[in-house]
Amino acid sequence: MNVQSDTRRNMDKRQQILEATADLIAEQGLHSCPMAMVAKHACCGAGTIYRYFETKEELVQQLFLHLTEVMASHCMNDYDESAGVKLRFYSFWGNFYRYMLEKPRDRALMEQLSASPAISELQREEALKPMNKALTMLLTDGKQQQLIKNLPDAVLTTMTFGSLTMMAKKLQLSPQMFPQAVQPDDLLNLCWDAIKA
Amino acid sequence: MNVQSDTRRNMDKRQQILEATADLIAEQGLHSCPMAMVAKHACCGAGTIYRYFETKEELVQQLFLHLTEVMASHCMNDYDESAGVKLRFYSFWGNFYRYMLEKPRDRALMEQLSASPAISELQREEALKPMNKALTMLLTDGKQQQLIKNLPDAVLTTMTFGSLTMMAKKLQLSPQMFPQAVQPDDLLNLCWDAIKA
DNA sequence: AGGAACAGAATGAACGTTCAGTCCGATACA
DNA sequence: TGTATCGGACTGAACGTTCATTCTGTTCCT
Repeated sequence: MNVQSDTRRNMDKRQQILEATADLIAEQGLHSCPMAMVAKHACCGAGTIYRYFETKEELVQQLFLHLTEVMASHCMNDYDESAGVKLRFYSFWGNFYRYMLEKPRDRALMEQLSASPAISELQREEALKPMNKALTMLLTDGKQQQLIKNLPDAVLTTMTFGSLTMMAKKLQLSPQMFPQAVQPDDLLNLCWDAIKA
Repeated sequence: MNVQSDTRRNMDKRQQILEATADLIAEQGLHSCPMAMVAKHACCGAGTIYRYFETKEELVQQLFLHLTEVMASHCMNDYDESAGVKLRFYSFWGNFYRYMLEKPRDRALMEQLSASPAISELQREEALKPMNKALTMLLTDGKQQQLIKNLPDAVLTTMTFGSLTMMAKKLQLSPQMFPQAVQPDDLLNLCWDAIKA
């Protein structure tokens, strides 16, 4: 058997372990996710996990990396770098918000991992760099065309990210707070009004 | 000795335990805060904690209640219910944001407890009701005067809360992301532009 | 057969909680 | 006043549990 299919086979089991960990952490948090239960959900023995990850900490870090990659790819779905500033803004953050809404597990997981000391702030920054690259171009264009407030990129991005993340969280955890349906476009308008010049 | 001073004596030690727990959770998270270390920081024996709190879970819940009370009182500092809509908005959220900035421990603590399964979503909602009451009045007035977008209160509040919270977090954890000073008023303007009609 | 992948019992560390004992101020009694 | 007794706040070693990790025997593939 060649190297590639060995890798693939390994990936499958590795992926199962990552998925199991993701489910458990998203549901109850890191501390309610013992390795024995990860093994059970991944349909393998506890020892097998250690063939793919050196420690639980590394498992969690790899999971975080995987998660940010998936998130970034969702955000960039159908993203047209040559489109207008406003359109790009709506596309990127619309993708982001829809992803958070449609994958409650990933949203909860992101929340748990964002507050976990198993992942350093440096790792978090590194993981988000790809996303930030697209955003930087978008914001630079916007400022040049005087469509967007002249504030640091990090401020504009952080505030938008924070508001949409919090909205998705509340919608999932306390839906009764929102008796009327909430239109995603209303939220994007709100974010755009916030940053527009 | 009368009842009141007995209560006070108890409060002091109880308070010490709450403070110690707050420090430890804010620094490293719930799971790095063993009762033995809480006891050490509170200068008491491990058993003593159980004279004031039935379980660790109850200790954490009481801490959360205490924290939300402190936060609410900061937000309502010098708050003039009869002032104009915009002024009230800036006053409330300015208070909130300054509190988050000036008390990094409380901000980190709020983040940890907001992601902890030790506290139910119901408890979280209950704790924030006092704050929401003032905000509801403010937003109702604003909508009547057509100063504020006609969206559900929960949406307007959640988005503002989310963006300011995330900003305070990033400023504390990744200050190098913000080489230039960030003016609180810029952030409040951004939030106001978001929700204004 | 031989070796890699695997499962799950075994191990030891860390934790929340308990409890037998200590300490100390208050009270009763002389 | 001086002494004995009490009660409850307090302590920290000990207990049982849970967990991450390791170890050992088994299975599967070539």
